[in-house]
Amino acid sequence: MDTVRQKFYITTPIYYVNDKPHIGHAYTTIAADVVARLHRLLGEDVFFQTGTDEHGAKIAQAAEKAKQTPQEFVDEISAKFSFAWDQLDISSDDFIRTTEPRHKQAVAKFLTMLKDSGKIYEGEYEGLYCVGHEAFIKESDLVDGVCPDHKTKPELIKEKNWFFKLSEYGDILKERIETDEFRIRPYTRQNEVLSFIKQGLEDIAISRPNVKWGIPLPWDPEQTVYVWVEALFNYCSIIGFGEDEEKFRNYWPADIQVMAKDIIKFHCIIWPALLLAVDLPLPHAIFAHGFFTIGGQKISKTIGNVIDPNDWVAKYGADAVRYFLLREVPFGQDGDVSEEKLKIRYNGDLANGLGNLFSRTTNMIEKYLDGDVADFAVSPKDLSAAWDAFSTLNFSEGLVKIWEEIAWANQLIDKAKPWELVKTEPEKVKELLLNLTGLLYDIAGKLAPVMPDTANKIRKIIESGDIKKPEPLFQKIE
RNA sequence: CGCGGGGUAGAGAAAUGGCAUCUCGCAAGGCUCAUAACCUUGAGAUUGGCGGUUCGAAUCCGCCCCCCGCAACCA
Repeated sequence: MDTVRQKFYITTPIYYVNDKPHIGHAYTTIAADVVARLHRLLGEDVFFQTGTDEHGAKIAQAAEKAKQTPQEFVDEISAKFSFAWDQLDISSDDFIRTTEPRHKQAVAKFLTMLKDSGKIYEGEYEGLYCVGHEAFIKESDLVDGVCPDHKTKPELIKEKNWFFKLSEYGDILKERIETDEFRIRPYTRQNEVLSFIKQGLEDIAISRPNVKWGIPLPWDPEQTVYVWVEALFNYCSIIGFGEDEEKFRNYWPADIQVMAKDIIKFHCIIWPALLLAVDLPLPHAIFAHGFFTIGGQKISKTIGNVIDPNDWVAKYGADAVRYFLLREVPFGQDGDVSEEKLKIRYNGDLANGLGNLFSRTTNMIEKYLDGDVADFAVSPKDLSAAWDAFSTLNFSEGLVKIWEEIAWANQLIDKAKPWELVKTEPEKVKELLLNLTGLLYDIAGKLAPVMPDTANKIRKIIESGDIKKPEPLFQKIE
C-alpha cells in the first residue's frame, strides 16, 4: 500500500482591494510561493491559498468615488491582483474572493456555529465617533475634548452590536503559544503577542449595523459581519468548509500562514480564539515578515513611492524580482529596497554570478567536449543547507549558501586552468566540466522554488546532453 | 514612560562571551574559458556614547544619545 502523502497547507493574507497591488503584497506572496513550491518538490500534497478581501465600508466608499458599483470595483481590482501573481509566477492552487458565494455560505455556517457555541452575545457599543476618522476614537486620544487630527468634537454614538467573548481566551492562547502548539515566528513577534495578551483581552464587536457592503449575520440580517472576522475565515472557505468536508478535513489546519507584521494581532489572537470557539484546530504556525522602506522612505501613496511589481517584472523578469526581494532582506526583518539595489543584485549576482558561470561552463563544454555531458557527475558540493534554510523561511540565508558555491566554482575554474590543461590532459578537463555540470544542475534544482524559470532553463540545457553555448540567462541592464 | 525595529569600514549586512566576517564600491595585480566577465591581494571599523560584570564584551547588565516604522492611505 502506498504511503499517504503528507499534506501541506500554506496561506497568504487576502489582500484588501481598496487599491492595486504593490511590492509589499508581492513580497508576502512570493515568500509563500517559494515555500509551497519547495514542499511540492518534497513530494507533499500542497495547497497554496491566496485571494482578495472585498467587503467593508472603505471599499464601498472607494467604489463610490470611482463611480462604480462595489461589485464592479472589486472585480476590477481583484483581477489586478490575480494578474500580478501570474506575472510573478505564483503557483497558488486557488484564489478566493470574499464576494464569492462559496465564501459567503461558509461564513454563514461558521457564524451560526459561533452563535451556537454561546460565545456570542448582543450588546451595545458606546463610543466617541469622529466623523473625520470615520471611526471610533478613544477618549484618551482627545486633546482639549476634540480630535487632535480634525479639531472637531466627536459625537457620542450608541450602536447595537453582536460581541464575541474574546476576553475568555487569554489563558488558553497563552498556553498554546508558549507550548509552541501554535507557533508564532520570529520570536520578537511571539513576545509582542504574549505581552498584548498579558494586558488582558477585551470582547470584540463582530458585527456592524451601518456597513451595507458585507455579509449579513444569519440571525440578524440588519447587521453585517465585521470584515476582519469574515476575511479571516477565507482560510477555511477556500478549502471547502461547509461544502466539501473531505477536502476541508484533509487540508485544515494550515501548516503555515505568512503575513506582514502589522496584522499579527488579528491572526494570533482573534483568529485562533474564533477557531477555538467553534472547535476547529489552530494553524500550526504564523510567520510575520517585516516592512520595506523604499530608498529609505516608508511606502506611502502620499509620497508617491509605491512600486507596482508589474513594472519591475516587465523590466527584469519574475525570477529576478523574486530573487531580489528574498535575497536583499532577511525574512522577518525590516529592510530597504529600491530599483537601484535591484539593479546591483541583478547585474552582480545574476548576470555576473550565476549567468556568467553557466555561460563559461557551457562554452567550454561546447569547445572542449564537443557539447557532450550526457554522463555528468553528481554535484561535488552538498547544497542541502539551502533547502533547510528555505523550509524555515530563511530565504536570504539559503540563497547565500547557493551563491557561495557559485564563487567556489569560479575559483575552481581559475585554479584548474582548463584552457591550458586541455592541451596536455584533456581527460582532466572532462572530469572538471562534468563536475561543474553536476554542480550547476544541483544549483538549478535547489534554486527552483525561488527561480523556477531559470532553474528550468538550466536543467533543460544540461539534460539535452548536447550543449551549445546558450543565450545569456540574464542580459545585463545598462 | 504608547507599541515595535535598529545604530558594526564609504554603502548594505553577518557575527549572541574567545582571531570582527561577507557583499557592493575603491586601489593594485593576474587570467583569457566566460556576459568588459572571472581570480588574487590591498586600503578602509578605537562595533552610537558613558559606566559596570568578566581572564576576555559588538555580544551580558545599567544609564544616556540618535534614526526609523506602527498608532492615520499602506503588506
